[in-house]
Amino acid sequence: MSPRIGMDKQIIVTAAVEIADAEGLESVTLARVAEKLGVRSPSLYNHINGLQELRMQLTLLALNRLHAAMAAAAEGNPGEEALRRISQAYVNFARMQPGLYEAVLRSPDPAEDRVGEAAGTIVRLVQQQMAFFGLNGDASLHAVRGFRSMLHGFAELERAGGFGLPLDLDTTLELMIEAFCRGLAAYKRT
Amino acid sequence: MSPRIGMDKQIIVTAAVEIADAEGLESVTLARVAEKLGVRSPSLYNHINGLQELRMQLTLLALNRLHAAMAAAAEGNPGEEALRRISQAYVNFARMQPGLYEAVLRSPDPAEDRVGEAAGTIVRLVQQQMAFFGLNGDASLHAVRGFRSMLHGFAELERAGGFGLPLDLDTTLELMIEAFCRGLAAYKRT
DNA sequence: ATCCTAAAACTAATATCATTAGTTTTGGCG
DNA sequence: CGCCAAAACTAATGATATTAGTTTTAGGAT
Repeated sequence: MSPRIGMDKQIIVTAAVEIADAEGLESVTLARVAEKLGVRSPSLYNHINGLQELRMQLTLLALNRLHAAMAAAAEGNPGEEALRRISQAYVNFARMQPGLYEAVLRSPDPAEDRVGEAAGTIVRLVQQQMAFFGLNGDASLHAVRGFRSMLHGFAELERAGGFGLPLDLDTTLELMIEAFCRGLAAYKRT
Repeated sequence: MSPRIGMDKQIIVTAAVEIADAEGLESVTLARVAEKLGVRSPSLYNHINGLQELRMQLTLLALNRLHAAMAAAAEGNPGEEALRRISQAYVNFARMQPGLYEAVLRSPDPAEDRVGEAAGTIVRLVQQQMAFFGLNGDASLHAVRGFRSMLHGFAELERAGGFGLPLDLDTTLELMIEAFCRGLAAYKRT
């Protein structure tokens, strides 16, 4: 029932992640993955339904790992310290796995349920932290959106080489987080 | 000296922008542009040096138009009001020209001089505004980076459908800008 | 032990790209 | 009116994804 074992969807996705992190998400092609695994590209179709599904798997994996990293960082640190650690975890993830991070916002179909669910767990994680700042309901959702915008923008600009000048990036991040936390009071009116 | 006039680099780039905005940056292929212009794709090589150069032109055009929109918004409105208007102009640009906006951070070579120059004009524009908040030198650069991160993250999340829930996006943006302005004081220590 | 079968690999083929080489067309200038 | 260079074209090559159809093989059944 299982000729030539060893190959399955997970192994394919793992190879794709390695290629993405080493060469960029654009370099993740079925041909490249097949080469890395020592098979011909049509063989991959026995385990995964084409490039679209592979890219969807990358997005879901990215969201899950990102959530795990953020959740671990939030553990036992309420309030501003949690936001600092979550931010650090977020940016570290993007730095350590730049190709996988790219996949976060580049799924073949952003409207798919599985993507929304995975993203939702991240939103709720951050939303819980906002409660420590006295934000609830719509206000906390707006705050989460602001927080995500800030972190994603920073991560993406850093990844894409958008910060040209030789000025310490960690300092930029720390100051941005501090400014955001100070400004959080602005959301209370909502 | 000019058989079959009418075609030149600018016309090609314009067609590419229309395709990008209507179908996404990924749909900008030489084949698609040639089809839109009613020629065969090799003909484009008489005017532009391949897909790479076309994509570079898109990035440069995007940066220039973005800068123009931001500069117009800053006109005659110093301080926080300027930041609000600049933010609005930035996000509007990304909304009106989503495909072109995508090109801002997806040049074939982010390290190229022309990209750095175009991005630099935007940085300096925002940096001037930071002076009204009493920020100079490194502090103002960190602040500009934070501002860009915020705006790019918001624009990108909105474009890619990253904001799932049905909660007003303009409100999210307004609150985020207000929070950032309030938090700007945090940069003064630097 | 051998056989059978279904999974998993393969080859072959089609279609879409980018790109290069070489050919043809054409419009303005002498 | 013909020349010629620019700009279009066709043809060809080499990636890529994907489908169809064939071969291989591992492990359970006999």
